[in-house]
Order: sequence, then structure tokens, then C-alpha cells
Amino acid sequence: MDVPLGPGRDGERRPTMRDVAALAGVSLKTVSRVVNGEPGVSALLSQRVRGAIEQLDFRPNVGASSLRRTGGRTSTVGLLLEDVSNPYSAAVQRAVEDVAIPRGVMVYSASLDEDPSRERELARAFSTRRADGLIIAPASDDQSYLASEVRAGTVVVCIDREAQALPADSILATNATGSTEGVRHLIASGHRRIAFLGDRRTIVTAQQRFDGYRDALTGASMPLDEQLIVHDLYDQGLAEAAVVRLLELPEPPTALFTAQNLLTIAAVRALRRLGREQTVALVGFDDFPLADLVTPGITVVAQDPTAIGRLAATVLFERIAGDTRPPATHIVPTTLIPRGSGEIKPS
Amino acid sequence: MDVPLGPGRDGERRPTMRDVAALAGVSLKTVSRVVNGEPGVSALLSQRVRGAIEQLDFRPNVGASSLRRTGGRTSTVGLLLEDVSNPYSAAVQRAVEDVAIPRGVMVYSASLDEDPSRERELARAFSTRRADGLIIAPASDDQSYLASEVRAGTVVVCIDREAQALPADSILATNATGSTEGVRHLIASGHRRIAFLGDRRTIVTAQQRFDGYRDALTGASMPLDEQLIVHDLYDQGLAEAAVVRLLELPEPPTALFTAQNLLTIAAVRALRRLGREQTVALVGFDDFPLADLVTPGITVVAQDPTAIGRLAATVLFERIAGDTRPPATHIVPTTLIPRGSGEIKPS
DNA sequence: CTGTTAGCGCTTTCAA
DNA sequence: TTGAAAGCGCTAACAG
Repeated sequence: MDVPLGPGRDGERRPTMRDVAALAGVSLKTVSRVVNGEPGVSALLSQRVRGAIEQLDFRPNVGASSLRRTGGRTSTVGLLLEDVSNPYSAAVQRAVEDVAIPRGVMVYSASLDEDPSRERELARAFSTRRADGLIIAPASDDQSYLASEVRAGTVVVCIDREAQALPADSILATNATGSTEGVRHLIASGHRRIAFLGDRRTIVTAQQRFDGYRDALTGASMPLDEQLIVHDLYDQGLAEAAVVRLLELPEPPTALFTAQNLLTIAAVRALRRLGREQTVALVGFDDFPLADLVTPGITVVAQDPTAIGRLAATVLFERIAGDTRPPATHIVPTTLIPRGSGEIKPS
Repeated sequence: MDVPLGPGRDGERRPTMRDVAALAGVSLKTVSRVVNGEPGVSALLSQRVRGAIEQLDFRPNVGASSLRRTGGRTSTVGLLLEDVSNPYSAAVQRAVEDVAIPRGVMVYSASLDEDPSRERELARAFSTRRADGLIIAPASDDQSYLASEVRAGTVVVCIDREAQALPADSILATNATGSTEGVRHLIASGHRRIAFLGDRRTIVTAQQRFDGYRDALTGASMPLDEQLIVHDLYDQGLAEAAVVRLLELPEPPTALFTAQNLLTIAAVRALRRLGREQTVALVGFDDFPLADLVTPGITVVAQDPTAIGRLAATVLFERIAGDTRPPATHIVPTTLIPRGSGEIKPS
């Protein structure tokens, strides 16, 4: 990484504006004007400069230009996601990219794996690279460490979980009401013993989804049965084991509500192994690819990661462009998609 | 994007090394030494500088530092993938990230959607931002446009498809032999009428996978039946329609070989719709999530995107560190994973 | 061990 | 319409 290679490993120096200017026989500033599309350059000189740029294969250096430029923008944004390889994050990333690239903005991305310290380190790494804005799916519950960045002009938008202790826009899904809808759907099919399987309770959205589950039950005057509630399922093995344990109960649940897509998949796997996929109802929060192709199809409360990413990027660019309205929270609704597993009646 | 906000929208200027130096009562160079972990600073001053950095919440500006630094490295790499939201690309990205982040390197990523001009534009955008290296899953069949970048010291590694007209390392899967293995697996089950469903023939890997299919048949002294070969399936709708058409043939195939994961999924969907998923055998190239959870499980020739990404990043960083051996092509083998669909016997 | 000076590639400011 | 000079934040090369 730090081997001194000299300018270019083969000793070839990158052409600069000076080189272009010399070749075109104009001043450096004229080249700058052409490169940035500023007015006030005669067609003749503009032509000559363009030719020289082509001939030298000149690429302006954004790092250098943003140094002196007003506002110091780099046309770069950073994206901090839970895990770029999970379908939800991947869809968000693609949506952000689709808003950014047409504006000539490039996007950095990185995965947080629910690690708060990683969130701080990576946000710092991006700000060291002077990203104009940051879109963060927070792993920590306090973004105040970004205060000085925000004061210095870096725009921050949080997705999935609300920005905490920082004046920033947030884009959220209807975690509680979506979950309520999913559980009510099971209740409507006649289920009275509905288990809840959730991620770590330290995660706000996991808590919100549990709240939604609880609201559905109490709304139907059904008691909460602690035996049927399993929190803190942070990996698929734990989730599968939890399903097995639940179904071995003297009074087992007739339906499961899984509050996250990895848990849903684990539940499908466990039910399959037990040969119970056609008899135990299942509704999952968060959609996933091929949910319609397994048998039975998996009923889910779907988020819309594409809409979330697009909205986050749109808001971000409005802020970068100078929008100074007070920070707002935007809600992207979830949708119940019945596919079979959630319509199984209690046995 | 170009609204002049002044330095920081709230008028707050980012602290610089000068500010830190002034606060710590040392020279700018001493701060630089501390920030870069260079030796030759007394514990006392080092302490004072660190305190000032903390107090001001100072973040060094990599853009500025790489300007003068030998080699001009930015600790940034660019990743050009087919589509960050497809599972293959997403896994590659995650693997690259896992090699890069621990080295303090951030990664840009972007999707090409098989568009050659987009490849050039985005590669240019990354080089304008002075990425130290580029990992590219090429959409074009000619990377010579990167020649001047490479001469100037930017390292390029191609994955999935070999670098063309450019001296660069490539990381490839066993497309031909992997396909041969998959088709042989069907032949071994007794199939004699095996259809081929492939992506655009302009894509090298699509061609290679077809070659593998052909080799398997000729190796078993079986004739190639043009009726059973469908190329240029560039979306799922086309692929589903192709499957339906194939099965309506007077002498329909008893097995399908799909040369790409989206085609495989489309085939599963079509077979399901026709109620033929238990009677028509299917082997797909490229694995996908939940391939084991559909019924029957889908037999695939799996690539190892994680290994590919990790190897690409490792090679890239070796080159950046100064490795000057001649460019090499690295092969990451595919694996046949039997799950049920490929073991169905001809009816 | 510490500091000074020059200059990276570019934009700004101001003069012609 | 064009250009010269200054300086963005930092590191290199060289003093002390």
C-alpha cells in the first residue's frame, strides 16, 4: 500500500490542466473553463482545448478541484447499510445509485453488520474523503458523533431507523402497523395461538415490530402468551431451533409471525424439516426473492426498499442543493402480500 | 448541486491541520506526522496534538493529502458490477469490501446493466476520483480505453470475463467445464433430449457455457438438436415463454440446462405453472438463495462469488503494493450441487 | 526531534 | 474573452 511508486508505476505522469493548456496553447484557466462548462470561451479555443484533452486522455482531478471550489463538493455520497449482500440492502443500494449516477455522483458503500463502532469508523472514513452526503441505516442508537460534520455541511439521511440526537431526515417503514396488519391477517384466519420470533431487542425496528404484534393481539382481546414469544434471534440456527422448540410445546402455536426476512427463511426451513409447512401458518415481515416459489408461497408484510432508497437519495440531493427546511421523517408504507403460508387455517 | 453554500451551509469551516497546529502550539508538519503515524514526534507533543484533534473533531482531507503524496494514492477502489442488487454481484461486493475495509480502503460501486458505454463512463468517473484500483465485471469486450489509466498507475482486475486488449489480471469461473459437468449429470440420469437456455450470445460467458453444453453432448456422441437450443434470453418473460414453447414441441426435451441464474428461476416458474416441475429435469448454472427450499430443490453448477471477490481484491492490493509480475488469469472452480431437480429421470 | 519552504492540481479573484 | 496570481489542505524535501 505504501510502496513509493513514483508518479505512476511505469513512470508516466498523469496529464494535468497545465499540460492540456500547453498543448492547446492557452492558459490554464481557459482549460478550467472548458472542463467545467463555464461560459466565456470562444468556440475556437474551446475546440482546441477539447482536442488537447482528447489527445492527452486528460481526466480532471476531483480531489484537487474540490479543494478550492466553493462548498468543496466532491460529487460523492456514502452509503452505510446493514449488509450489502442481503437483498434488502442491495435493493436500497441500487435505488440510491439510480438517483445518484445520472447526476454524476458516485457512491461509496459499506456494511455495518449491526456494529455501532463500525458505523462511526466508516462514517468517519467517508467524511475524511469529503463525501457530500451520507445515507445511513444506523447500527448505533446515537448519531451525535456526526454533529460537526453536519455543521460543516455534510448532509445526513437515515433510513430504516430514525436519526437519533442529530438533526437529520429519516426514511422509515411502517414497522409497527405493518406487523399489526400481518398478525391481524392470521387472527382473521382463526388463529389464537400465534408465536412471535424477533431479532435482538436492542434494534429499534425489532422492538417496533414486536409492538405491532402485541397491538394486534390486544386489539383482538387476546392475551400475550410469553411462551410463544422469542426475542434475540440473531442467527438462522437459533431461529430454526426456536421454531422446533415452539412446536414441541404442549400447546404449540398454530401460526408464526417472523419479524425479519432471515428469520422467516429459517422458519420455512424448520417447518419443512418437520413436515409442518402445510399445517402451521406463517407470516413474515420483509419480503425476499423466491418467496412466491416455495411451497406454500410465503405470505409477507413487504417493505419497499427501492422506494426507500430512491426517496432517501432524493431527499439527500435536495438538501445538498440547499434545501434548509427543518428535518423531516418520511414514511414508506409496507404491504401485506398473501401467498399461501399466511392463509393456512388452524388445525 | 452547485448552489454556493459557502464553506459549510451554516458558515462553519472545517478545521484544518493549521487549526490543529495552532491549538496545540506546534507546527503544521508536526500535526501531519502525528496524523500519519510517522516517527519522530515526542510523546508530549504527540499527546497535545491528539488532544487538539479530538477537541476540534478534525478529519484529515484525503483529497488534499493524496495531491502531494508520493504515488498519489487515495485508499479508494472502484467496483463495477453487472447489477449490485443481484445476489451474485452482491456477494462479490461484500467479499471485496471485507478485504478492503480492514486496510482502510473504501469502495465505490456501480452497476453496468450490460451496457458497454456505461462501463467506460463509470470507469472514467472513478478514475477522475483517483481510485487506486478498479475491479470490473466487464460489459464491453474491449478495455483498451483504460490503457492510459493503467500506465498512470491505476490497477485493474477483471472478474467474470477476461480483460480484453488490456494487460490486467482476470479472475474467471470454469464456465465451459462447469456447464459440461452439469449437462453430463443430466446425461448420466438417462436424458437424451436436453434443452439449452442461454443469455445473449454477445456475452462471452454465455458463449462459453453453451460450448460446455455442446461438449457434453458431443462427448456422449449425442447430436445437437437446434430445436432445443434457445439463445438471447435477456429477460425472465422471454425465458418463461421459451420453456413453454420447448415443452409444446412434438418431441419435447426431458431436461433443461439453464445457463444463468435468472433464467433458472424463470424456468422454475414456468415449469411450476405447467405442473411439470416434478417430471422435467433442470440443472442451472449459478446458484441462488433458496434454491434448496423450492420443491424439488434446484440442482445447480454453483459459482463462488465470495471466493472470486476475495481473490480479485487480494490480487488488486498486491498490485497496488507494487507486484509487477506479468498479468495472470486466475480460475475459481464451479461446483455441482445436486438438490433434486437435476436427478429427475426422463419420463 | 521540530519547523520552514515549496508545490501537488485545481478554482478563485482580479486585472487586462 | 482571456490570463496572472494567490491559495485550498496537505506532504516532500530540506533545514535547524
